[in-house]
Amino acid sequence: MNDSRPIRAKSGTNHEGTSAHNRRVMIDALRVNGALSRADLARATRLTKQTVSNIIEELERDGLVSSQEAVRRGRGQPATPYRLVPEGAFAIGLQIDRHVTRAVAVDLVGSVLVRDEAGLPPGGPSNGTRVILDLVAGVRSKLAGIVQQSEKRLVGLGAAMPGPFGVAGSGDDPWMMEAWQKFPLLETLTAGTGLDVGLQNDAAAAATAERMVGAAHGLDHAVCLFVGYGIGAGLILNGELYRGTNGNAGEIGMALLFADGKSTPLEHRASLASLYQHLSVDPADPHLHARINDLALRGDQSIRAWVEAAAVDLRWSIHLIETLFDPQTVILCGSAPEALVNRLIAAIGPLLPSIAERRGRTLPRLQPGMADPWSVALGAAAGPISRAFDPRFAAILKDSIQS
Amino acid sequence: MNDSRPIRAKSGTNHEGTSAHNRRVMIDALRVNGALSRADLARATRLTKQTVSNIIEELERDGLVSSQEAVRRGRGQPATPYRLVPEGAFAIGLQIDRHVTRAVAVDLVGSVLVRDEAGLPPGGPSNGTRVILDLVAGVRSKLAGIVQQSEKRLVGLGAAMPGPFGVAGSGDDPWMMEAWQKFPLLETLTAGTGLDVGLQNDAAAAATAERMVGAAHGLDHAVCLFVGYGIGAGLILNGELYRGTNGNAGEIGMALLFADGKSTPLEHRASLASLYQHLSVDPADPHLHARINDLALRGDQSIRAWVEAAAVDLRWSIHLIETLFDPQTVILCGSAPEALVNRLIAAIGPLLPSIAERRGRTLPRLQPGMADPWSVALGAAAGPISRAFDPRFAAILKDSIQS
DNA sequence: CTCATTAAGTCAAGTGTCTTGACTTATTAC
DNA sequence: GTAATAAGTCAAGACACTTGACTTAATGAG
Repeated sequence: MNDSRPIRAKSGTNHEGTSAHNRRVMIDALRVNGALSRADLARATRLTKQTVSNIIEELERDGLVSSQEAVRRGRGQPATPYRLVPEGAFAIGLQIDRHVTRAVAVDLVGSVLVRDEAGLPPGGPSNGTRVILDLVAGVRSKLAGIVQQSEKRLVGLGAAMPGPFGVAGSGDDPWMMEAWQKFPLLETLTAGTGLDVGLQNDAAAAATAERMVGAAHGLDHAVCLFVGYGIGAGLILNGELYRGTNGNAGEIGMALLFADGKSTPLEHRASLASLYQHLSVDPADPHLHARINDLALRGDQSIRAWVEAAAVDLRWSIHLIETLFDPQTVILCGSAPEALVNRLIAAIGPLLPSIAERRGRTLPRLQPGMADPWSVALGAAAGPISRAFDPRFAAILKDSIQS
Repeated sequence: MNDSRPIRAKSGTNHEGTSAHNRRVMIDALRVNGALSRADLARATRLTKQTVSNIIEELERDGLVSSQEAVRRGRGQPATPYRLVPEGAFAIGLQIDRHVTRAVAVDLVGSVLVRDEAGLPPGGPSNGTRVILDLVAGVRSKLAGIVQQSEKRLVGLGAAMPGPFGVAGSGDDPWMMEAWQKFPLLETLTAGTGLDVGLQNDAAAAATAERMVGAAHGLDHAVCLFVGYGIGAGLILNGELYRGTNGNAGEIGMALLFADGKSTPLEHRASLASLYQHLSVDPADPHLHARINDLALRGDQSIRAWVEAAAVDLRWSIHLIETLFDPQTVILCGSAPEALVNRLIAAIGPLLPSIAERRGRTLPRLQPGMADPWSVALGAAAGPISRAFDPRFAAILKDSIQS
């Protein structure tokens, strides 16, 4: 018997946990399958027709689902399909990048309703906090101008920025990302907005976005390889984003490659940072994105050389991800110019042989994801939506059932 | 509305799911904390005293927990602690290795009660199935001779063998492991024993063992790096073994290393197979384990050379695991001779800098695990125990609540 | 020594959520 | 036209957790 040592145990559950889970399962089923009748839902979730009816009625009252016109499907009474109501909930997503910050407002089904961005002044959090809070406030009020009652249906604010979190940095940090990573961002945003705030790294945000509206939609095991200024992996395992002990799972950019007798982090070889260095350009140039897209389109020789080299490392990364995570698919996404991503994908194939090569595959081993500068902000916003509405273990437990 | 396309949805839950979860939570709390009173359990699980009382009463009736003598802890009525009853449940674990098969019977708390092994004749499953079924039957009847009613309390048979599963092999396969991996082992064992059968790879089994009785006890995020004939990683993520889409997650042995301009699987450089090749010994020699232990103890030069080289690759592997999974700790275990493991651990340190280096760590980044030839069989047996008694998401859902 | 205080645990009634089985409604197939 | 089929509702029932008062048994202050 231990006297003073804290007792560690998982939380129990009760009726409310059951109910909360079943509500989430309904919403998830509608999200994945589009529109379903109560009878469809009952069969799919293994609940009774009556239970489904009660829950759907409640969700309809809450404005989260609505009925469509009845459809005849052979004998029997026609079915009344229900679908998610996009305006049923909203979330704000915030991306904090090196020299820019972006915010979006998205709805329950992941449509971006408002987007706005602002330059981040040098100096890290001390100068940037004001800009960010203003940006968020602006997006929020624009959302309120578009839809009624948006504030009441706002489930939270999701923030995304490059990881890793809580780790001493490498030193070369012209954009003060390290300062941001150590800054009490959650507390500041919570205090400044009054919203429920979540934080994830940009690769995780990209994965969350892909799961809500992209190539990972409806998948339970998928990994997003995110090529941005750095490189990271967003992990969808068992249908949930996996964060690890300290929210740093998937930081593949710090994986070490051995070449020429010394070890180099993947990040130094396959990332936009490495491209900028290869091209000797100024990463702070606001037109860089467009210029690189142009160069990639034109088949610039210097870009081609970098693409060839990076493709070797990305091919290895994909093989490693397949080997360690055994996902249904790997998604290549990033905040890179689209033409560059296309060249990369072309250069990566064919993939290395791996355990992912098996008979009966239906999904490609590698799929392109969103290559949109706004996808990280979208994923950041998808975080709160997912936390509020997706079925997950933690949502059943007693200590997580909130109003 | 989709007409014929199958509807994908997660399963709902009901009272039985709630109850099943709460029972598991109690058992888990007792397993992690040793012995707890009802009031302790109520506080830890956030359930009411009454609910805990009811569940404990039921578990006591089922023979899974029992009360100990009341202890006085200051004012108030003395608390009556409850503990797990080891004889409350049993499981059989089966390890299928290249030239040997081992079986154990373990109880609810992971004590090995019976162990037995047999040589596996060449020829793969066609010749080996009989041997395995006889071995299991023998262990089962010995267990029945030691404890009363063991058959009624047998929750299942767990099998473990080298992975990966369902993948075309490399070709050089003198022990027909590939034939085993393709063989319908689950069906054969189910038919031959009448038990509920599970299958995992040996690294996963080692991780399951470490979680039940070893260095990962009570941890929710841990990775076991398992060095055996091959090398693999067993992943404990969010308190559960992670299997991936096809049960092949963690097969780190197939990760590629680049050296001398060509790529080599980790397995070819840091595994007993590579040691055997380095020493030019016959892997089928039954005394090999003892001989290598001897050589390692004596500081044999050839062994030292291999250890030095393997340590470099293992150091890299640990760094990679920390980078991708962000675990609380990494556990080095394996079916290697103890003296060899000790030499390896000594040679691996100090670890490479990684995101795992952070202020406030309480656990070592690397811990030694069990280095016992029986640990894989133990972990195989721990699988069914865990499936039957540990809290997990799937156990709450309606389609998984069995008698 | 006495008694207020504290804490463990029980009792019995209450509540919330899912289940059951019969019933109604609406359509198709023969 | 009628039987078969399927969606969906109604009302009662079952199950498991919760509530609040109560009992039991110890400590510690006066």
